[in-house]
Amino acid sequence: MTATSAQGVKRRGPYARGRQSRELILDTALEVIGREGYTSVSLRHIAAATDMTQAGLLHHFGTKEQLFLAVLEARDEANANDPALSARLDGAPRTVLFARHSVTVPGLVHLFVSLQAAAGDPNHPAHEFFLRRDADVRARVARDIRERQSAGYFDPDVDADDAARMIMAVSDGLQAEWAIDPTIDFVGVLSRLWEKLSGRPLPE
Amino acid sequence: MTATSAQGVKRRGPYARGRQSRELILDTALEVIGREGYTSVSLRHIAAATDMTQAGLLHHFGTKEQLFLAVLEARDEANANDPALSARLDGAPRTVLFARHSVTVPGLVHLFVSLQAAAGDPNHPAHEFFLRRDADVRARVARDIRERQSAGYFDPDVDADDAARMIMAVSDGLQAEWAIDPTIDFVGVLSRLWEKLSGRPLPE
DNA sequence: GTCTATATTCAGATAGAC
DNA sequence: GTCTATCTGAATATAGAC
Repeated sequence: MTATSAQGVKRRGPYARGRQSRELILDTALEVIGREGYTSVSLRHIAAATDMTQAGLLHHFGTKEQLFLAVLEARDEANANDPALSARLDGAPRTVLFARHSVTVPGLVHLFVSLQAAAGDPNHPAHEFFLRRDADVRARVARDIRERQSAGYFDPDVDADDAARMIMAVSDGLQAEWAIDPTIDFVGVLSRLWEKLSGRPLPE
Repeated sequence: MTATSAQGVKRRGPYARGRQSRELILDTALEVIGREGYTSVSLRHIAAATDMTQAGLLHHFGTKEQLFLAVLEARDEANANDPALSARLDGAPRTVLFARHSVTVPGLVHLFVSLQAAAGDPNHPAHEFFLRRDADVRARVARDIRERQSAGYFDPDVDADDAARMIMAVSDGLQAEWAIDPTIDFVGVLSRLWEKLSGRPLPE
């Protein structure tokens, strides 16, 4: 049976297969990174794990770097639509939920940290991505803080933009450290910073 | 005239020249990284900038990764002995002084972030280095906080180890973000976190 | 301690058949 | 859309002369 869209338009031919391959490649790439580490991964390794060839991969993503970036983008998109990661004003913030989730996906933190480091080069395709992403995330965290301030769940005297910066920086830094030493309590430290800034205990 | 040690033992022959070369290589490597970015730097580029050959570089450092690591180690050592970076209990903490200094050295933050990301691979030579370094830095920051708590310059109710973790994480995260977007106020955010945790304003 | 020259390895990318 | 086959390039590392 072939997949059809909600409008009943047939989705086979080129597209059905292409999308399926793309997703398989992205998932496999992440898995291989988790197994071998970011730097030692080559297109050939990923190709082998997907039962495809290196040329086949590049057909979909153009370059290796764009492939890796696509993995991160796909993750962001999936997380944005994941109801398990949506936060309530009186509960743990999204950042904490997100952290709790990240550490369960092998390779994800490694990939994030490595791409973020590589993005320091203005010519790297991830450069623009991180510039935009950081601005987006920061704005969302700041907005969340303001909503909590209005609702009485966050110290109203704290500068929301400043606090958002700190939360983000701690999250980024802890990921780099956690990738080296997974015994670090990534989620715990992040939660305690949030409590310190908000002046309120977090539930759970 | 040849250099002699304090004991009058002659320091020429192999050593004088070797040390000089090592230092030149380390300085130049950092400079080239600042100019070209970490990933695009090869031994040949550094060799060209030092008026040596790639084989000459490897004679001193064995591998490229060990060379890069040596740059960081040399920096740490130089900073440890730099009186301009020694903090007073009633002044800005070492972490802030260090941050203020780091952003003035082109390439240093790039190198740090890149090596830290690569250290996520347990086989990378920087892996052990960062494990040890993080423990050392954390212990030192925690000790500094305790001293300030005793002297009345830091909220005595704050857990010093926990606060040290947060300071370090913010510093690491901000460096990664600053490498991508140097308009970020690295020093400012770090200082404000310190003020928030200590419950006291920082001078200057 | 430094060089020249070379070995080795391996990567990403491309052309064209199926 | 995927494969086979190949190109091209670059990098690290090594051997051995000076």
